[in-house]
Amino acid sequence: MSESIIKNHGLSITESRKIILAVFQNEGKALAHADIERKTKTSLDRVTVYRTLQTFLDKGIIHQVPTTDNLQLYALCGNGCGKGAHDDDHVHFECETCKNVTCIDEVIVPTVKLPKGFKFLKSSMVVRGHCALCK
Amino acid sequence: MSESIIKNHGLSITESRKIILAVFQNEGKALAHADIERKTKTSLDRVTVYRTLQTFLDKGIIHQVPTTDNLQLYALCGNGCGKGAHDDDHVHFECETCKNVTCIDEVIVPTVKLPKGFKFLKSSMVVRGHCALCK
DNA sequence: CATTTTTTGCAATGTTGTTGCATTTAAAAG
DNA sequence: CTTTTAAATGCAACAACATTGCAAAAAATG
Repeated sequence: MSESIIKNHGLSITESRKIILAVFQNEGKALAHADIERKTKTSLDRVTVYRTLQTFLDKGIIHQVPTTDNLQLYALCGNGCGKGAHDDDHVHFECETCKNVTCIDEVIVPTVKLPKGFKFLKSSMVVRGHCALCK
Repeated sequence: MSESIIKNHGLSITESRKIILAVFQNEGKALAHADIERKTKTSLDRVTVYRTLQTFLDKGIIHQVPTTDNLQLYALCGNGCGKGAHDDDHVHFECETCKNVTCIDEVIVPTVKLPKGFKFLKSSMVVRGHCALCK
């Protein structure tokens, strides 16, 4: 449940946080700040949304999602994410039809062999295509 | 030469375009709008930089470069890019030390097997690590 | 070189993100 | 349960980034 998620990550339970977390849970896809702002306009201030997203990021409740057009998106973390360190080495998927971006937790980003001189540390991957609903 | 690149992509040759193209050629790495603005402050208006980048994108002279922190970066296209369609299926590399982002044309983004229902079309990849100069 | 079309610079405006501070709300202590 | 302390929120001001319309300037065309 959403209260326990907040508490388990060392945060105090507030209305704003419960609302924003609920938005992520209901949507089930990656969201931009603007999406959340739209869905909470009546109840929350813009600034609160910015600060809450930052807090959730810091505590490992959400992670940043890479996109091909470099939008800033966020999605709920699976287990394995915690304070500071994120466990987001899964593939991210962008549907060309519905434009939704989702985490594909089951698929891990493959490593690649780099040319001489480059040292590999970490990689991220975005796949574009059609999702199950938009084929 | 830079004039022929501009012409070959169906654009008229102007001072601004030659200047901005030259910046990309001299730097040899991915650049943000702000980088270009800084290097052309005396000669070009901010707006011209925005518009020229957009034009170059449309015509396939530059492509957007994905980054892990979702900065908006652009880099020269290799051959194979043209109007609309980009041939940017190479890996992009971000050096954690010097922060430069470069195209690794030699390494193609691997395909991955997606869960049932997803249709794969295209993928992009960013690798972070240390470049040859910063090891 | 005169005409037409495109590009540029400037000013105004819009959008997005940040900061300081007073008020409110949640947590901790008694 | 009330008081005290600490944290979070909203508001206003601001700063950075990006877009648009339009007149002037520069390229392309014949």
